[in-house]
Amino acid sequence: MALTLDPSKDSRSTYCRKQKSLGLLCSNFLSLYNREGVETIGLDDAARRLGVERRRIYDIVNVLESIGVLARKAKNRYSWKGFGAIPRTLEQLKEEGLKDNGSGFDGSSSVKGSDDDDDDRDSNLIDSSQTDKLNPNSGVNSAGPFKSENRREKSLGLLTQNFVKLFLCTNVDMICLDEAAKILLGDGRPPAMTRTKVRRLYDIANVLSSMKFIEKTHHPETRKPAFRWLGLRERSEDKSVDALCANESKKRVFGSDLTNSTIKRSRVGLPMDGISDEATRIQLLTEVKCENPENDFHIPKQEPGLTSSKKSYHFGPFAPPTIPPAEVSQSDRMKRVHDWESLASNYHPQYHNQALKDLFAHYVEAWKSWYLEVAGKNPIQLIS
DNA sequence: TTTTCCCGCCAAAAA
DNA sequence: TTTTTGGCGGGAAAA
Repeated sequence: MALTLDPSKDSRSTYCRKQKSLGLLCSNFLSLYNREGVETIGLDDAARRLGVERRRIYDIVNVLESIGVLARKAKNRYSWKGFGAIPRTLEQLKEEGLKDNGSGFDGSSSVKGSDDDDDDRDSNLIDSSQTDKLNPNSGVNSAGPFKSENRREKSLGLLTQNFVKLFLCTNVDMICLDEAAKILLGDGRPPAMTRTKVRRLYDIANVLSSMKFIEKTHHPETRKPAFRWLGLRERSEDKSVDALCANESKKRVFGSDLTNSTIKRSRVGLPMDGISDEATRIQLLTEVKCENPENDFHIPKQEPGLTSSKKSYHFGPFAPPTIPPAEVSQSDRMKRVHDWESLASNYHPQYHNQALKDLFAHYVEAWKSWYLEVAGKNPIQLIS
């Protein structure tokens, strides 16, 4: 069946970088697990469902953890803390950032976050006590002048926290990654090092953007691309997702929703990759176990002391709270074709058969974009 | 061209 | 040892 959906160029499955982006993956991850009841998340499972390699999961999981959304439980296992944990984490980061500000931002605070009271038995917590710099010399002593800092100090998670602190603890609310990298690193660092750091910051920025914590813009004067802090959003009404997420790439290829399609960078898709996709999608929402009754969009209970009055926070465009209650039967095949973004604006909480309604809405959207592509590139008027 | 940033090698940390 | 984590930077897509 032909039906290739390529924008230009010849046929074959087109490799589209955007479909493999960390940001999209993050959105998918969130929409997959941000539903009532999710309690633990298995990395293998997540990777399989999202159709990506495990390495990618580590990337987003690490930044999510640094924000407080997740917490490592054990090997291969994370527990879902929910968005309600974010405000607290941010407060914590802010405090910490202000405290040891000193001269230079350099990160070396080691928030570790987690913490929190509660639970858990075990009590082990990886943690690496503070600097273990004073180790017992030991054999080879190797010669590294200053051996790079510990591995942990270069972790994505820590970088994320420091990056966020940059916004929380200073008055700048817009910086370009290049600049951020320089601040977060020491002073004169070899350009190569900065480049690497910038790469990492891009990764982080992508996931934070997908959650709408930051937004990409351009510096007023300079044309330089930069990121602006948006922080927690407040919604006066609970109209759920709305205009706020109307921008972004409006187009999403039909059928490539929850699973980041599996197509190698510049190679033509293998003949057998059809399976993986399909198989994965079907089981997309299956595991999700429930038990923890409280983790939703609203901040559970807040400590008096936080600024601003919160009614109901709104986090990003992912996971429209529209997902029909847990059943998983034949309607799950419909879920996979949700167009999360356009769905938001079409949502009217009136019908029982929401899924059906959404499905229709999605098809209409999909048809429009297909038509657009086949019939030539003309701006289409959304006749709605 | 420059900016973005995905991919996956391979080493450190765990089991 | 094997397996899990996750720095890291090449180099290609996107702007």
